[in-house]
Amino acid sequence: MPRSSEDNQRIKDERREAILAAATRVFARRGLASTKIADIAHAAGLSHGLVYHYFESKEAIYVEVIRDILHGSRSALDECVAMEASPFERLAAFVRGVIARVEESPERLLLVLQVMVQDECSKGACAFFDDHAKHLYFSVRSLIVASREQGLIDPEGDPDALATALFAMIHGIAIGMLIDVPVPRRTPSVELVLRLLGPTRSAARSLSVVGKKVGVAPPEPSDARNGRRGRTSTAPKPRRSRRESA
Amino acid sequence: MPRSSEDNQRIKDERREAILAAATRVFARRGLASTKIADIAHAAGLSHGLVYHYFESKEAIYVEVIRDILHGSRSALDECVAMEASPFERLAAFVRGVIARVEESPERLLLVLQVMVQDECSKGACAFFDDHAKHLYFSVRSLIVASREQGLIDPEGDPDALATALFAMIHGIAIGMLIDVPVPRRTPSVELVLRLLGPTRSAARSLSVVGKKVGVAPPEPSDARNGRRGRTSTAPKPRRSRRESA
DNA sequence: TCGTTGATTGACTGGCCAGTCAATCCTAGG
DNA sequence: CCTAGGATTGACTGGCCAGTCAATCAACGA
Repeated sequence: MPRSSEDNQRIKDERREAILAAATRVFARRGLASTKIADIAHAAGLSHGLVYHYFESKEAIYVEVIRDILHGSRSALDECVAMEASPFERLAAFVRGVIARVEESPERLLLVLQVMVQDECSKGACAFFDDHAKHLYFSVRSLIVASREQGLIDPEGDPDALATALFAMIHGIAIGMLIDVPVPRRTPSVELVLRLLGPTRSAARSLSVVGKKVGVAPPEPSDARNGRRGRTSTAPKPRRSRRESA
Repeated sequence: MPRSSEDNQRIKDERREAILAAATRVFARRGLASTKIADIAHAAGLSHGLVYHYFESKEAIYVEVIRDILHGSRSALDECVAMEASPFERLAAFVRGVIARVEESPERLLLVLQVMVQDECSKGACAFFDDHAKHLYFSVRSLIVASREQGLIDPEGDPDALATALFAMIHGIAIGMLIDVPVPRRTPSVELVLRLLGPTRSAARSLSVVGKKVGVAPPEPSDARNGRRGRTSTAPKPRRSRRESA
């Protein structure tokens, strides 16, 4: 066979990545329907015909993009949940991580929101979508419950209302980042977001102490107060992490 | 001329309204591009050809829908701003009103968000869009500043960060309402949303006292603590309120 | 140098959909 | 009952775009 054959593969992978990255940007802004294959091809720097050398169809790209995003965010969440720290601190780490990732590329979350809002989940995507959403929701919810049990946050708040509010806030932040209107924007800080939960003074203070970055969880496992946390869902195959998708 | 001629006009108006209402629902879910005229026609209960009897084009419907939504929300905001109450209470009234309207029809806000996210503001819509966004933003911001000056909220918070956070929260709530995933959802209460601003205990308490509904401002003017409050913005023309759009 | 084989291009096709329009259906007024 | 004129329909057209494919390019091994 011609071509160096093994870095041939590498080139092919890079092309795929480039197409997926370009597609993420374009899909997030324009949605599936009004994104033309030619737009993606142009953004990725190749001719539209070539796109079909790498992907089955426009929908296939869409699904793969979404799947990568979901996989990435699930990993990040799981990392936070497994941290050695109080539930409130773990929540904080989660929020901090999400905001960091959203700042890096708000398109990813926006794309997910778009899919969630459409009535007909784009075919295949649907299958793992609900599953992912439940995992995310219940992980956060149980951190909230645990925080409350340990007196780290306002004992009055309903966990579902708090979780809903927290996600709403995060989603809103992502949208705000992509909105282009001539008003001063300042991305809300983690502390501000966590005000929603009504943290006690000491819990709030603890934030400045614990790991500043997602994923810098202290070394050891098994945390005494680590309540219910069994992943309810099918395992995500440990696919290579597309781009910086985590 | 045949037809009773004057309720002929009424029928025509009703049809228009019906089309606009149907279009709002469909556009919000699917976006401009993947909404077919036939979808709107079907949702409004008429044939697709007839839609063109009432509107120039699909884009014309889109623009009119958006304009009505913006007009409605501006009126509602201006009502709150003009209330006789402390700035914090007026903010609360605004938030309460928005949540009420979003609960009634989340599609409206979602549609606005969609437009804001798209790079190319849909032609004509663009003209009044930025203007509206600025009006909304700066009205809320000045209520925040006034609240701070009067010691009703945390004096530390940056007004831009707080305003950004408040809008993010509201946007997120609207999205949450349209998302259909199998997790328990509880719409966050006004009090929860306002936690973001860090209200003083007394300010928070004042919420249960003042007008529960947007626009039911207490009768009389001039309130001792009613500091600076000049409306910064252009007057809203009192156009007929398309549907329940306010 | 040539042959092989995958990468790449862009003209082309088929289907879908916005928008048109001739034909038909009402309803009121005469 | 008849007529006028707007309301309504749906077959039709033109354009756009997803997806195909024959032709060309390029690089490696022999």
